[in-house]
Amino acid sequence: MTGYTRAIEDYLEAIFLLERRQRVVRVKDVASFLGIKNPSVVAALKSLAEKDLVEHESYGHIELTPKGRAVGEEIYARHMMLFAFFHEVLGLSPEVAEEDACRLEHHLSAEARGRILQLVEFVRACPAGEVRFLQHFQHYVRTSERPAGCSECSKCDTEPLFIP
Amino acid sequence: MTGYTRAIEDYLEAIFLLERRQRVVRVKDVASFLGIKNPSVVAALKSLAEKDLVEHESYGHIELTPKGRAVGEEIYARHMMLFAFFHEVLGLSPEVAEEDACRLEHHLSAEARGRILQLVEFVRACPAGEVRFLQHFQHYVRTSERPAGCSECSKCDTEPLFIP
DNA sequence: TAATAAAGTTAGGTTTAACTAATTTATACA
DNA sequence: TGTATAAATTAGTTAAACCTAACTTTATTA
Repeated sequence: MTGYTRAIEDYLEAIFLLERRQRVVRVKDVASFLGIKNPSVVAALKSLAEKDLVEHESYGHIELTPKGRAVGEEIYARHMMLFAFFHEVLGLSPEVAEEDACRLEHHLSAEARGRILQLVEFVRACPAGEVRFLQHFQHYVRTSERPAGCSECSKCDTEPLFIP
Repeated sequence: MTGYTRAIEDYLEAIFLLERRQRVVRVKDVASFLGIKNPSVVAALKSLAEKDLVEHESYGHIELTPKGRAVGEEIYARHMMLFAFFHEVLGLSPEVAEEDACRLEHHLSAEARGRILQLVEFVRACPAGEVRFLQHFQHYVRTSERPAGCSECSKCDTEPLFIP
């Protein structure tokens, strides 16, 4: 939660991404990126400029202020983290992972973001334990069956799952 | 995605929950449950009735239609699943898990919901592999350090993480 | 340089979802 | 039974975000 609406976060993320892909950002770029029409972008830019998030002179190009860039970058970082979670941890296709990241990037608490980030980092770091975990989980996703040798497992009561 | 707006999903979930907690559901119950005012609920009920999701006669009680109940139940099921994920798997406090579940229940794709459900089921089923995983993950959450004996791990290239 | 095309803007409208203030209906009890 | 209170409703407002249609500015190029 940045304190801004979902739409504002989307505009700032879009401009942030466009700024690093091309020298200047124009109204039509933002419109086509977000799949909306030019007049909607123009109206939004007016409101974003009043909030000191972008600079935009009529018929000119669009630039993020430092404040706006910070928000855009933050949303994009959330997006990448969620994409990694959906794709690398849950094993969803890049297309689906992308869409879910796009929608969820606006709605997670700081605590949830922190934990998901740790989960991605932990899985990426790849210690002995969770390579096995991911392999077992993937097997379960594919077959709905637990891996061999599981039924005699007796470790279920070793530790409560809740972390205070 | 049920095809309804976030607000509609929230109304139906609220009425669904209230219906099973008390014999009759009234405007004020929905209003206080959702933290909004009576006139907002009255206006919403009109629109919900037009969509054949609730029945409501003036000054009377509120009932879900079968169609509305199906949606309300579906959203509540998503809520419980997400709560389990945030609380039991990620180890977030019940309060934070509740709030995140509340916001996210509207925004996940069917694919993501399916995978998260499988993850919760898999962790609950508790085969040998991921008890260790959860213990290791909790240790990592607490200390930012991988468990002992991890650095000589050589299993990282056993299998790609992406499931087609 | 003048005409045309592309991009941007303005004006005005729609939908969703909330609100307050004022009014009406239902209920409870003196 | 009549009146006070609680609940529900109506009317009117606001704000966010989008839209189309019409117009203006900028850029291209014949």
